[in-house]
Amino acid sequence: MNKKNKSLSKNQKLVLDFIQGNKKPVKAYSILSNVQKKGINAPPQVYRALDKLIEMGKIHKIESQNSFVACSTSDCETPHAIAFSICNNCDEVSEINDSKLFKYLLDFRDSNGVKFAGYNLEFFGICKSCEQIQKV
Amino acid sequence: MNKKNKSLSKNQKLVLDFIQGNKKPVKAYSILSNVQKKGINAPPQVYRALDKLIEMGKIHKIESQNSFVACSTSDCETPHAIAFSICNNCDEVSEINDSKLFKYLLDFRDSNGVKFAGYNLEFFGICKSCEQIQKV
DNA sequence: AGCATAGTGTTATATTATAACATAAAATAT
DNA sequence: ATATTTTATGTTATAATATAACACTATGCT
Ligand SMILES: [Zn+2]
Ligand SMILES: [Zn+2]
Ligand SMILES: [Zn+2]
Ligand SMILES: [Zn+2]
Repeated sequence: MNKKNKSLSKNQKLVLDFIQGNKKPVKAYSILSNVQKKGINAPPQVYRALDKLIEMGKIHKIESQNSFVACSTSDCETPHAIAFSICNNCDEVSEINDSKLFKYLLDFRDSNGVKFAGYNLEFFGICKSCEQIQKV
Repeated sequence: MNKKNKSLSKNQKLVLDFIQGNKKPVKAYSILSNVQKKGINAPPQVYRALDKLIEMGKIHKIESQNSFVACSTSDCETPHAIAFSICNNCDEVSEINDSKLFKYLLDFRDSNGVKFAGYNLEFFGICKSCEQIQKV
């Protein structure tokens, strides 16, 4: 069976549900405190679920924020080749889905000619709605 | 005076010296323990110096590793538009200096037409020397 | 049934980073 | 040259993020 279709364990479901219920990325300990009523008690249970969900491409980690966000393209084909835009004003994060960009980066070779297996790209700027507000 | 040429404070010099003395990225608490004989006592002193050095473009933070590395192009013009290659085998990190890539990314616009002020890009793969070793 | 793999629950602890406050040094302006 | 502002320092305590280690349970496979 395809890794993508593997069914989720109880803790994995709980954690994924919470992450998917949030528009913005969430922190591990925020996840923990929100799933405690549902039977998850301690950090390792959350971090284990996070690790697996990342492997499956269901969620991504925003490295610059130590936070976690649901994959917006259902399950990323390549969980280690991802790009985000991050608003410096409101911390909103959105996943960039641009095949031209993906191809450019996956084809990129460094000065030694090394081609990479994956990448993590985080763009920073002001999101459209924050821009609007500032103009007013 | 240009921000780039601002002279460094005592703690900033100590921290920068240590980072520049290492080929691989170093962790904040490793910096701390190595500069303690030289008069820095506590984490905030290290983190403050790190913050300033990042602002100045003298060092960069490797977000996926919570580690810090000296800028390899002396002082980055744009400390918030940086790219690295990271070896999944030996954790070696090297700064990518590719003007075509930089231009591509700084000119990139998302699906809303938003152009970004900066980015952080981390490529993952196997470095050339690790590749060699595996072949033998 | 027997075995291997993956998931759980738990305690303790390691690692990374910041808050808060008092003081000192430096740069800038009058 | 001195008052003012800005930047840096030193210190203690604590917050926030993440993992080690170990005992146990559930699931899937042969
Ligand atoms: Zn995705
Ligand atoms: Zn915004
Ligand atoms: Zn640089
Ligand atoms: Zn390597």
